[in-house]
Amino acid sequence: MARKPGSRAEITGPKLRETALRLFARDGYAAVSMRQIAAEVGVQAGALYLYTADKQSLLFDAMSDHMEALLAAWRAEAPKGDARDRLEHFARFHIRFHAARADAVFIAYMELRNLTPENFARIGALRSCYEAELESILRAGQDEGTLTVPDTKLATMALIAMLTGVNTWFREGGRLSRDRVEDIYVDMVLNAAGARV
Amino acid sequence: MARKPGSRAEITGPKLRETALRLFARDGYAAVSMRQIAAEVGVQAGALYLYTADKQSLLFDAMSDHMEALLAAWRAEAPKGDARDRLEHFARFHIRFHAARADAVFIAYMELRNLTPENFARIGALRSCYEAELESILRAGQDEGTLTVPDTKLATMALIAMLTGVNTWFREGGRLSRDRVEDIYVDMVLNAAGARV
DNA sequence: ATTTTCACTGAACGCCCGTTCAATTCAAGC
DNA sequence: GCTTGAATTGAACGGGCGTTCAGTGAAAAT
Repeated sequence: MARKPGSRAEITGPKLRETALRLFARDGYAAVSMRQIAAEVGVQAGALYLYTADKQSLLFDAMSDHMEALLAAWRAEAPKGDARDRLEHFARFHIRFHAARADAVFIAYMELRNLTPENFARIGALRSCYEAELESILRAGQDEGTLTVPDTKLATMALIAMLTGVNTWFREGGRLSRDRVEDIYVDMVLNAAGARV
Repeated sequence: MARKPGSRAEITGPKLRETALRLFARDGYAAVSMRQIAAEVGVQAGALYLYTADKQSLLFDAMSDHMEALLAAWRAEAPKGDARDRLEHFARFHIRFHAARADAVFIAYMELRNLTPENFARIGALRSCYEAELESILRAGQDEGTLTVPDTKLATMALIAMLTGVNTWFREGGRLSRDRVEDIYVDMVLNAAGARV
């Protein structure tokens, strides 16, 4: 993958981040060396440091960008209506968004351990924001009487775990289309949250 | 943690496996060196190879033992009755068993990547056996009419993800007792599986 | 045509890795 | 007290790690 002599490699920050994301997702942060990333980009290892402070930043930026994008995308959809509808909307959004970014999702869940304590706290804060979005729907549903959950905090964790779990087995082109998977999960989510039929 | 001069360290296979399990869970397989494990056991690195073939075996044995114990424990409980009761039993068993072995569970979910392909397939087979236990309950419930799930395969994945998610946040001595958490999750699981009220 | 700029190389730094094995140490059997 | 044999050490092997930086060479500016 060495670049042709006589031409610049023209590596860029974005390309480096994409490559690192892909390799981290495939082999794990600890198992991927800066030399491997560099080879994949078509450059020597030392050149990477023109585009990133260090290896840790590659991981943190990937996770941070993903979580920020997740929050921004959800807020942009800004669902209206009663809590039952908003919950359905959330479930469909979550499955759709996560299915489209399997690599980033995988990293965001598996590589938390490899963040420095400070970076870990930052990612944790972003995740809490996202969870708070779901919890506010459940609380609203409780108040309205459209949803009945035994404990909004636990229901939040339970539903997110259930929805995120889709990423461990869903593959485009499998037995069920993504739309069909959405429908099935919406059904289970609404039932779990005690939506009135 | 060096052993006292003049006395044998008396390390044993079980003690080594326990230490490796603890360190792998805390820091990750890739981040733990054989020298660290040896130091924790109170021995030089070379001595570990009297008790394990290699580092990979420490990981595989930990995961394999955990999955075998999980299957054996579930089969020993051998619940009778209708599918609704068996599903409740399964949910309580899953939460209880997993809460008691947080380290092993964490490894079994996070370190699959670090298994050789052959070992990965073996662990995958054990996991499939466990999932099949839940799926057979859901199918029975569907046949009996005591449960209503849109798709037994997806419901299996969804419920296991939901139940296993408990391990990411549950800590003994927190806001809710384990029994209370069990009750709440049973409620959500039964609702998600369309149990008749 | 010359100078300047700067992306990039390639070698080096110090360190840690999993694993092996000859040498040593020590408890037990005689 | 001596021999035996197993448990353990400690050094070594070959290799890879993240990161730094003086030097290089091609493009851009003059």
